[in-house]
Amino acid sequence: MPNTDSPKRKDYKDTLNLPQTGFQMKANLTQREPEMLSSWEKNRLYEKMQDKNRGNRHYILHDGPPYANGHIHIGHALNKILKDIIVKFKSMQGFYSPYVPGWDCHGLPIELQVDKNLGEKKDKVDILEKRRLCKEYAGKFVDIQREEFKRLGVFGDWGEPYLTMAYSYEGAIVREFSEFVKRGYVYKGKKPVHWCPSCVTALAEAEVEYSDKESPSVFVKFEVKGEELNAKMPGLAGKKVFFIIWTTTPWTLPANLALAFHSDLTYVAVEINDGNNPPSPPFDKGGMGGFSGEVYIVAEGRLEALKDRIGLAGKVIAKISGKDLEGINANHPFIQRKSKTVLADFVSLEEGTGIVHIAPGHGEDDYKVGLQYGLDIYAPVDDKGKFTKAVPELEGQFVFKANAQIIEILKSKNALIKEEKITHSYPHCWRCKKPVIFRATEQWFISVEHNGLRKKCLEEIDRVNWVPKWGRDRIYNMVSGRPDWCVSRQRAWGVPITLIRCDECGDFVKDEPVLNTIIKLVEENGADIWFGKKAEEFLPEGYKCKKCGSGSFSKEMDILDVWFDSGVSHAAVMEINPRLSWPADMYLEGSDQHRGWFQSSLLASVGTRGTSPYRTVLTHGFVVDGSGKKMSKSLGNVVAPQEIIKANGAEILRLWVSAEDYRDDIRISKEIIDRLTEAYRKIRNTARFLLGNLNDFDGGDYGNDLLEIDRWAMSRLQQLTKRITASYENYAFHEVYHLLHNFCIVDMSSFYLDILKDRLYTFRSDSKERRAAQWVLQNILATITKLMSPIISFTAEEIWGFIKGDKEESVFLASFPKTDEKYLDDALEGKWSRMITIRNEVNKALEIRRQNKFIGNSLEAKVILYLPEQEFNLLNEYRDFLPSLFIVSGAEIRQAAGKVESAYESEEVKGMSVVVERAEGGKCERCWNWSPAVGTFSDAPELCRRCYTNTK
RNA sequence: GGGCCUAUAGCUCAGAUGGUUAGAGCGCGCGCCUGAUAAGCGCGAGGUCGAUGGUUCGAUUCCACCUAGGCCCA
Repeated sequence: MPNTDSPKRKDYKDTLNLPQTGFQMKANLTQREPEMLSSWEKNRLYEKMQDKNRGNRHYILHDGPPYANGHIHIGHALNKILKDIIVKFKSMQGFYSPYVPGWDCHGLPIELQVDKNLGEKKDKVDILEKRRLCKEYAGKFVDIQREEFKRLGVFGDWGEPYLTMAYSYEGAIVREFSEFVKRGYVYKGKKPVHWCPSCVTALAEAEVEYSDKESPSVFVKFEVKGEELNAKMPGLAGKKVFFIIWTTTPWTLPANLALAFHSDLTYVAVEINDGNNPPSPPFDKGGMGGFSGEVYIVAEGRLEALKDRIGLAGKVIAKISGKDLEGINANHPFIQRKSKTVLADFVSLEEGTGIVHIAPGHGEDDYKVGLQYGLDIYAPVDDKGKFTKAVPELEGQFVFKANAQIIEILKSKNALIKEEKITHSYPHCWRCKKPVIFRATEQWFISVEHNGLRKKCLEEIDRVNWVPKWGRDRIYNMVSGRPDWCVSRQRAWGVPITLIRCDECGDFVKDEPVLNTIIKLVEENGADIWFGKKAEEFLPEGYKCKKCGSGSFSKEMDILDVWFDSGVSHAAVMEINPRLSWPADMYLEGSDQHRGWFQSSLLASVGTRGTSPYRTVLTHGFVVDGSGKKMSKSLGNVVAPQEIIKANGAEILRLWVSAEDYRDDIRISKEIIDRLTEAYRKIRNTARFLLGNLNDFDGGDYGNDLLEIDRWAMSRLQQLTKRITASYENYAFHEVYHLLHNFCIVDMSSFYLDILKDRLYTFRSDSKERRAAQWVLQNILATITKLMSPIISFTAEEIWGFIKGDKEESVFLASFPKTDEKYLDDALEGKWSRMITIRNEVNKALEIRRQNKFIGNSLEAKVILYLPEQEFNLLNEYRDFLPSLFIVSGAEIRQAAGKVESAYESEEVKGMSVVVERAEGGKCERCWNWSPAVGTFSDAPELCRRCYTNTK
């Protein structure tokens, strides 16, 4: 045996063609990524990608604007990376696919933050100054987020994004709103909002905080004529019948216009008959069943609870289904007015009587029911929370104080069954900490019924491609049931509702020339101009109201809902920006946007253009923690993208985005990131091995010199290309990830490349066989680099830089690979798949002998395969190749004929068995194969015949 | 409470118009190699397919209900 320590050994190593590359095994992403980013920027790569495809078919992915407040979180990263993957893929396919990112800049959260920063001064600064501060604040976060997005490797027009606070954009908002006005969609109506009577202002949900409050809790009788009910509930004629309701806001009773029932509940009429204890008026405060002889209607399911609560006791004399109670008139307990009976889904058996008092001007549910039944949105309460003259007996009283008097009135009318106090969670104003009320105020609306808008939207929804499919059902149901769009906000930071009102008759100026003048002024000067000029300055000299002839006007001072801002981006950006076109091929946002941007954009576009602004809408789920729980500060399970970038690099984040099936919620955890980091290394190392073995490739075309295994590899590569392309096209990026990863591991690393090492290392460097292998490797490398580039862009570009020969300056300027049908060979793959099965069985046999210490390296072995006819015939074609296939020094095949002594019997291949022996001869010091020829060459006794020839 | 959705090995994903021992890769365990070396190769162990009912000769796959979770409403 040759001495392994002899200097000869080293000499022979030098005669091998071992891999060599400057492409580092260690990715060092956190350092390399920023370098790559600046090199891309310096070389104007994004611009070159646009230039390359200009004039080609467009593929426009229109960016939904994130809110310009705070740093980006993991959900932003997910969203932007998904978009980037699509844009890069489409660009490499030759589509002209510019990506213009945007930001949503107006709105309450920014204004609140600015108020907070102003502290005491917030009520003193004038509106223009506050708007300036808001603009500055939003601008700051646009810059911060822009850098954070760029850091993810997302390509786009970062230097020219769209901002909803830009003059041109603000002008577009006004133009689009005016368009709605011109087309008659816009009306002024009433809607209840949170209102602070102390601060005299409307509050947004974000400005309301909940804390405990003590309120009266009253059970109230609404009389209904027995005759009204007799047809449905026989036996009630001639009796005194009442619906019983429960409320904790007696002050809303003057605004009661209806009583709501649930259509699926059963209601009972209870005749109070404990004549022994007739609770005599005046009212018994301790709680009582009621007045003997009277009949009370409540939900059957509340009967037991009400027995305890108000001592309701008596005989059930009739039953009725809630749905049959619709459309009856009850009497208001103390106002000369009818209260209609209606049906509503929110009625429940959790509290009260199963009958709900409805005041459409004082509650959200009440309001919706009111709209549905055409009730007045009635709220006889002023800005300061005092009753107006519409309720003469309470005029001027503050609502919470009026509770007591209302209770007295109820008592005096015999309309009260029970009164007590309860403590419950109630909304309070975050500024003054006092309880707020719900009060209908004048608001601007866009009608969804006008011009058949809702119907058209529903039709458009069916023309859009929703990915995943269920997105269609989700938005369809929402649009079907949504109320008119309330577009006004009583705030400072936003685009004003640029309408001018006649002081005399209250009519609004809708003259097109006037509207157009305003649009132009805003386009040129921004929305601030509305606040800096008087109403008259927007009107022609001597303008008179078209309706009443008055010459005195005021500006509307509400601002527009920010959803209107972003909803018109199709007009403000896609239509106007010369880089883009309309409609968009894709909108891509989280699933919450079915209610948000997808819907506001649809309404905004269908209302004025008649069609949807998008062809395909793709939604992704939300990022949750490793156990599927949502992230929250209180749970402490928030994962910040910045931290992953710092620890692992943006590339790992990108790989994570691709690996997860975003149609569901997507999880992130340390383990998930660890697994992906491993996967990343595998892909990287595969590329590194390919690069190392291509180090001396001459770039020639050796396509005609391929061995069969090389053709197999080429076929697998086409298969991979085909499948990955299909997966990208179906937006199934997790399939791309799995296909790529599996290809690297299964087809390449553990099979093809492992087998190829012998040829690459030991053959003459310029031999046809070795060059053929290199030619295949070159193909594989270039192809997989392009295939991976939309996802792991940094690494793909880094690999690209090491690839030799004629090539584009960036992988992103290369074309996405196309399947080369010439190399697709299903028959060949089928054959090789059977050979791989046999190889796996040989591996099992070798492993047994390895565990016994009979062999170590498989080259120490010779295998003898006993095979059934089919397998024998198959392998017989490859006799000389078998040692390479199994990576052993010798392989024989024989026809199976019964049991073979001391052989491994395959379960997988029936009738196959394998005998493992020591290889014959000695170990060649150069190629490590064992051969009887070793020792036969006097001038090189350490070598086998092949190495002897190859080194001559 | 309502609308939409999800639930397959520790992790990420496949899968079956309902039909033999439910797959892959990673991770894990055991080993080999030391010429992809903070790499590479081999073998192995891991799953009552969320729970319960129903339809069926047969369900993880279809239906119902439940549980857990997510988004949007209330």
